[in-house]
Amino acid sequence: MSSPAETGLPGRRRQAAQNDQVILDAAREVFLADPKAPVQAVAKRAGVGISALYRRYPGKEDMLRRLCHDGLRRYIAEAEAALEQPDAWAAFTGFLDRVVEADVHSLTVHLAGTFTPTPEMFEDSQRAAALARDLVDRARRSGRLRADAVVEDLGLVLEGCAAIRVPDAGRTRELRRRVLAMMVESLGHSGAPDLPGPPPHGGDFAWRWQQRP
Amino acid sequence: MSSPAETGLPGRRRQAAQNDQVILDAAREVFLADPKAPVQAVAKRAGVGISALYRRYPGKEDMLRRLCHDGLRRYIAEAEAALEQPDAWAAFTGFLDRVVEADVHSLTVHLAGTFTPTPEMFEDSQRAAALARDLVDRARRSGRLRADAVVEDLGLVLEGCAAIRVPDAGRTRELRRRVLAMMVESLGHSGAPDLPGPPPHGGDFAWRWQQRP
DNA sequence: GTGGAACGGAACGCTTTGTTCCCCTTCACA
DNA sequence: TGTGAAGGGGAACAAAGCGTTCCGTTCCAC
Repeated sequence: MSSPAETGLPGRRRQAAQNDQVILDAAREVFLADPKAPVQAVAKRAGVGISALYRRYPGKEDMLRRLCHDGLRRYIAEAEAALEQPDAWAAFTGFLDRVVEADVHSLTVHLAGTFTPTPEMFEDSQRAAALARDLVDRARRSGRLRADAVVEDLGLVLEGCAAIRVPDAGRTRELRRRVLAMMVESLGHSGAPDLPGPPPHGGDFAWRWQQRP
Repeated sequence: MSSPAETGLPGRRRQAAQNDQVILDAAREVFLADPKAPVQAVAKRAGVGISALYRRYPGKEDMLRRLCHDGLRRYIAEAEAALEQPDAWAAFTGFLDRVVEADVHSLTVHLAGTFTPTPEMFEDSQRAAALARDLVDRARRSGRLRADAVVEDLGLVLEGCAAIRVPDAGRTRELRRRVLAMMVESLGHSGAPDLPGPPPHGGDFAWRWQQRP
């Protein structure tokens, strides 16, 4: 994480490298709380001037893109790590735990649409979807996941968890864990009557990755 | 619903009375989709000019107040109706169904904070909380609600459902029903292990009703 | 001592938005 | 049929918010 900041760069350079991380963290916090937040807010949160931001990113949109792509990569990494685990159900729930914990969903989804995505991001989003499918398929084959659950239910669960937000970050995490536990319990309730309505399908969420007018 | 618009008012007055409702509906739809939407958007959605809005409300804030208060009253009405029902569990789940269906939570909660609430609204919000407590207490005493659920879990459930939103309104309803079914299933799973973390308490959500800086 | 990288923050111009205002249409009533 | 007022459309206005630029300053490597 902090590898570039730790290199033995001398004085001024070193400070700048540290600022890279400080600014990135501040941007994540600010845009997580409000995707439409002004650039000023990021600078204030990071404790730097606006110049420090514009020295690193050509514009606001690039900052958002970077943040969103980072989140997407994190999602992919967590999914890949989960697929290593032999226990399919533990992999499934553990993946959800970590994604919710890291608040990745807000980053990738609520920020998407506020900028034009790069082709690479589009590819990554498809890769993420494929990995999620694997996770769900494995969990279903293990018999622990209820039969009428579909991949896109992941989107519903993550969306529901991301919606929980109170001023205190720690409390937010706790409450989200509680909500996630409810949903996972239901998802693992294999003997239960079918969930209502037509299950979600990919098209229900595709609009997020399209540019808004 | 349309009682004021149906009175035998003559020509012009009758049209105006109908517009009252059209504008209110448009405002609800628009501000539900985006609480920060401009007044213009409401006028366009209603198919009227801006004058038609400002003839009825002194300003934007009054419009939002009206909408929010309407939602709060709807919440109270649904809770009171549910308490009439003898079956405590059916009352509880039916209440959730109807509140989610009507998207009352977005109205009362996401709009709160964008204006200074009236004393009457504050009283109503307390009354709403008391009714919700009754509903939950009754459901718990009936033995159908899991023991470790608290009143404030209602807030989590409603928040999670309100977060589900896709462009098509009908589809949104279906997906919300699905998410609600998951959460209710877990809430009714009285034999399950305890939900994680300290349960939510009133203070976690009180900030919504305070003015933002 | 000096050149330049890093930076802070005021200033600028553009967009958005709430509100006002002028003028037109419609209709009850004389 | 003439008329006055209510209802309404939408351009115009002023204020606020925002992304971006730019200029002066600080600090370090050499």
